[in-house]
Amino acid sequence: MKQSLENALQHAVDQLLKENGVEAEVQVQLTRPKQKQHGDYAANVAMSLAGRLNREPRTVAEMILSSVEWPDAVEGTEIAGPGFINIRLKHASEAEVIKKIVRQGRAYGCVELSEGAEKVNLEFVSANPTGPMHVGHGRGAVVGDSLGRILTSQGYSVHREYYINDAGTQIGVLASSLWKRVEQQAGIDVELSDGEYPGEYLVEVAREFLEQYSFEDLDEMDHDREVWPIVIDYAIEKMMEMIQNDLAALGIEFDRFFSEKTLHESGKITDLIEQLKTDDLIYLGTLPPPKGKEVKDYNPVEQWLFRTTRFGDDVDRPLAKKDGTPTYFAADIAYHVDKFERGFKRQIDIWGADHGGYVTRVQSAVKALTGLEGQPEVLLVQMVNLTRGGEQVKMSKRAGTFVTLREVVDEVGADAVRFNFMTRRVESQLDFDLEAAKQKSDENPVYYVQYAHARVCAILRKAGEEGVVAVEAEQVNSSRLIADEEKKLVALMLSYPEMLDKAANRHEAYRVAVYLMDIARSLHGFYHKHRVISSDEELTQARMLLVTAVGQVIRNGLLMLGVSAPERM
RNA sequence: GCGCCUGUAGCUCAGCUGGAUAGAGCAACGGACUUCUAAUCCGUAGGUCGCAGGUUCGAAUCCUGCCAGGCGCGCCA
Repeated sequence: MKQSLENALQHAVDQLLKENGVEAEVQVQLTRPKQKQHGDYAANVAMSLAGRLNREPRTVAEMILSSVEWPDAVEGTEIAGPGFINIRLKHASEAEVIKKIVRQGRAYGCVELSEGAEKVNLEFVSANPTGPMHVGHGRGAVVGDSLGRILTSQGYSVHREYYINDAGTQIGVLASSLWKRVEQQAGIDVELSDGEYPGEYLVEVAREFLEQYSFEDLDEMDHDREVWPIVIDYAIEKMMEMIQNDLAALGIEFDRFFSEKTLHESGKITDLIEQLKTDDLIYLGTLPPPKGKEVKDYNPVEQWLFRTTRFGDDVDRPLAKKDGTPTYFAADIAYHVDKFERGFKRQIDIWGADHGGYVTRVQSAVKALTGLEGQPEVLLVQMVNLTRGGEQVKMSKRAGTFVTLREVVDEVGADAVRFNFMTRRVESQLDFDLEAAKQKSDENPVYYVQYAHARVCAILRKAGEEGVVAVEAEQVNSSRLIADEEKKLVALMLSYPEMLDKAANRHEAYRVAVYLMDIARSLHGFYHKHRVISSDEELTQARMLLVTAVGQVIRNGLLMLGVSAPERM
């Protein structure tokens, strides 16, 4: 509908421009006015054209309107305010959408996956396999998963990936932490050193480890060459198992877990560095001391530096550490190039805000190596502030007062966690209150929306009990739906596909949550003002179809967020 | 010092590729359950859109400067 109106207007505008010898292309864009007295759609072209045509905006509007050939659904138009063109539609034609929604069901709002669908690589979570995930990871996980669902619904071919940082120093720390826990259980008196992982979870893992391996056997083996690899592999496997379980508790799955270690082992990183040398993209140099903080032990060291400054970065970045092993950055470049080689020209990475300083560097490197501009597209998810009844939940890894994501999910439920994490833009920090998330009240948007869905189901159940049989959707006279609350619902349902499209293109998954709160509110308002089941059979049928459609849209939206849609509450 | 994010009602936030009278929820106050679910609804009240300039027919929205908070700034990931 919106499209056909835009086309009609565009045609008239093009003509007007041609007649007046204006070369420029002006794009017509319709918006839905906030005020209903401003019609169903509004266009501001006349005002933006006024300057070029050197005439009053309202005059321009008249000129445009005189030559538009509107589709049948248009009831009338008017020029209002400073020069808006307001379009009013015949209501019947709008309300017809409820038939389409019921007919399409789950597919309403979705774009079909076509053969040539654009491949998108969506990387998210990628939490280090050194311990349980915290709530911050959870937010990234939920945002990523929902964005994946939304992109898929809009016709993208989405590949979900988790990058396992299973190489590097922190893995060594993990392994030594685990080994000490093993030794402790074998009766040896050792203490964890500073910086090692003190969490209880490793005690449990150590216990399981000793069920599988005999400490005496291991003690006789060469520690560095034989035991160490066993401990490392075991630790990583167990950590990933735990992480995957925690993700599963939120209903999140991946297509692939990509191991950083394989990049090292396959020689991809050394190949990459050789390649960069021949391309003269790296050089031996020294970095200036870091800014902004006192560094006492700064020693300038000559190392391989990537010329990221050529591609927009502030300083060149090291690819190898002092001991010659590749930096995390080097591996990450290889990873992103690997994605590119696997055919992903479009990559989305979801990172915590604390990695913000890393974005330009990776994009610069990717640009240098693949020519892709602005890839990967990075979403920085801001921190989560965990509170309980308004009180800050103090967390310290060292003191062991660390609240894990799993604990939160177990306490408040996956639906509440997911929905609440989706109610804010990723740029804004999120306060998450454990008490509020458990409350079954207005404070908790998830129940508000789910209740609207359950309410629709209750109405339809009741109709069944009273022997009201829904007729074929096509037989329903939707033009009976003329109350303000009904028009509002119709308008919202009509905008659902537009909203999803926007959410996908701008990577703004929270829009779905905001939309759902909006349509739930309208449903509740409608419910209190009007009765669906009445003695007016024709109206009863129309309203039953209306609420059926609302229920469908709510279900579809909740599905995008991975939140359940209960039929009873 | 530099970079990124944020600043809108008492609180938490929408609105930000410029549009008409800046919207919700919570909290406050007043109402609505013999009715299809009150986990709900209706009403009242609440605003220098951080501050100051600029751009223009029009700025919460774009630009510049400043203020405040968060995150980050060596071969950690």
